Amino acid sequence: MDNLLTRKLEIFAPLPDADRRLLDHTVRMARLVDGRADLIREGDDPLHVRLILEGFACRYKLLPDGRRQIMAFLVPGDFCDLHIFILRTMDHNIGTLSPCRVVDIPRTRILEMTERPALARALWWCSLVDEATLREWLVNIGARSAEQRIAHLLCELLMRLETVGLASNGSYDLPITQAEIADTMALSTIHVNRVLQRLRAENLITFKNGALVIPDVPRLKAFSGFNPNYLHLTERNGSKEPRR
Amino acid sequence: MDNLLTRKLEIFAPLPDADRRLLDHTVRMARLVDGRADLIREGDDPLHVRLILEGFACRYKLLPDGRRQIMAFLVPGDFCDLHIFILRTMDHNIGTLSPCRVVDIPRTRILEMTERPALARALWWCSLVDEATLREWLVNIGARSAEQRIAHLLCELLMRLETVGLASNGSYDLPITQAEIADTMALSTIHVNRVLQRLRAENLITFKNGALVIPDVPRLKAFSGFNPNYLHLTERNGSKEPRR
DNA sequence: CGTAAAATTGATCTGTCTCAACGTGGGTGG
DNA sequence: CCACCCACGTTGAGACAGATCAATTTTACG
Repeated sequence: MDNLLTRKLEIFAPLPDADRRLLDHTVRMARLVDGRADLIREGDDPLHVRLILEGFACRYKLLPDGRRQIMAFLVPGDFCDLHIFILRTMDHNIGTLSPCRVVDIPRTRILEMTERPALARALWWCSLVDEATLREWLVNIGARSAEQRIAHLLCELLMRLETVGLASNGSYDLPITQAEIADTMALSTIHVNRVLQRLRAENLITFKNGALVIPDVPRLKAFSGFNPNYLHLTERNGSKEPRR
Repeated sequence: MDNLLTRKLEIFAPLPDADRRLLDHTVRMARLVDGRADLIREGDDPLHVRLILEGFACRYKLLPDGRRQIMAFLVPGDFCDLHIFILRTMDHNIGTLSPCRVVDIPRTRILEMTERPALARALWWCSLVDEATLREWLVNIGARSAEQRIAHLLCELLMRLETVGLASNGSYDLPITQAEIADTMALSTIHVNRVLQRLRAENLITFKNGALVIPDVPRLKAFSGFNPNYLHLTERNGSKEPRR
C-alpha cells in the first residue's frame, strides 16, 4: 500500500520507483502533536519542513485585537512550510486543530527531493495548488453568502480528503469546532451555528456520530457554486520534462 | 539603468551579469494592450508567460450572477502566469485595468531561466511572495473594517510600487476606478466612495492631479494594521545555493 | 460642446454581529 | 459512581456596518 505522501504527490503524476522509495523512507519518522498546539509561529526561521500525516492543522494570523483569521486548512498529505527555502521567516502561524501525526523533513532531504525531476515538479504542484486554493478562498469569503461559504468549504474538504482516502460516500471526520469554522469563514461563531442549522434543516448536510455526511454531494456543490478546477486534480503530467 | 524585471528580481538577490543580460534581452519585445482587456481567460492553456512592464492588471474570477472578485493586482514587474508550467489550465482570468505594456515570454525562455540557479530562485521567490500576498488579502477582507481594508491596500501598493521605482514620497499613480476597488475589497462601489471620502476627511489620503498622495505614511500604516513582512522584501539571499 | 463613465448623495433595507443567557455532554476528581 | 465543570453548542433580542435602490453631479474626452 502506498504511503500517504506518495499517494498525494502521485495525484499530479506517477513517480519512478526510486522516488517512491525515497518517500517511503521520508515518512518513517513521525511524531505526535496535541490538538490546538502551534507547530510554527510567525517570525520563526524553521530548520525543516513539516508534513501532516494525520489530523487537521491550519495556517492563521492573529490580529492586534486578538481575533484570528485562518487562511488554510492542512489535511494529511499537506506540507506546512515548503517555502522556507526561499522565504526564511514565517509570515504566519501554523497550528494543529486536532491531534496530529507530523513528520519533520530535514532541509537536506527536501534538497535531495528537488534534485529528482519528477519529485521537484510534484512539490511545485503542491505549492501552486495551495496558491490556487487561496485564490478560491478569497472569492469564497469576498463574494459568497454565509451559507454558500460554509457549504463550499465542506465540498472542498470532501474532495481533498477523498484524494488521500480519508473520505468516501460523501462523508468524512471533521474534528473542528464551530468557532474554528467561524475564524476560517470570517463569520461570528453564533452565525456559523445558525447557518449550520439551516444547512441541516435543508438536508444539505447531516452529522452521524461525529462525522459529516453530505447526503447529496452534487446538490451541495451546486448550492455552494463549487467548481473543483482550482484543485487541479486531473491535469496529470506523466512526462519527465515539462511539455514543449 | 536596470530594466524593470532585473530590478524586481534583484529585490531577492543580486544576479550574475550573464543573468542580467538574459533579462535585458527578454524584456525587449513588448506589446501594448488596451485598458480593460483580458490577457488570459479561465480555461485557457497559455503558450507563454506574460510579464507586465507598464500599467495595472488584475487576476479575477467571475461568479454565476455576474459579479467579479479581483484576487490580485499585477503591477510592473509582476508575472501573470508563471504557474502554467505545472498547472496547464488557467483557473482564473487576468485582465488589464489601465493600458499596459506586456512582454510574452516563450516557455523555452523561462526554461532557460530556470536552469540558472540564481534566476530559478528569484522566480520561485516571485511565486511565493504572490502566495503570501494572497494570504494577507484573505486577512484583509476577512478581518478588517472597510476603512482599514482600503487603507491597507493603498499601503501595500505604495511599497510594491516603490520597489520598482514607481512611487516616491508616499505618492503614486493609481489608474483604477472606485468600482474596481469595490470588486477587489468585496465592498459595494457606493461604500467604497464613502470610505474614500472619510479617509480624505481624516487627511489619511489625498489626490493631487490623478495621483494618490499619502501625507503621513506611518500613520496610514498604523491605521490599517499594515505589516510589510509578508512582502519579504528584506530577506536577501546572496549565496548561489540555498543555505545549509 | 455633448456624451458617457465615474463619482457623489440620500434614503432605506438586511445580513451579520454583539451581548447575554441557557442547555448539554463528556471527562475528571473526590 | 456520582457530581461537578468546562468547553461547546444553542437561543433570543437589539445594534450596526455595509448593501441596495434611485437620482444627481462631476469629470474626461472625442
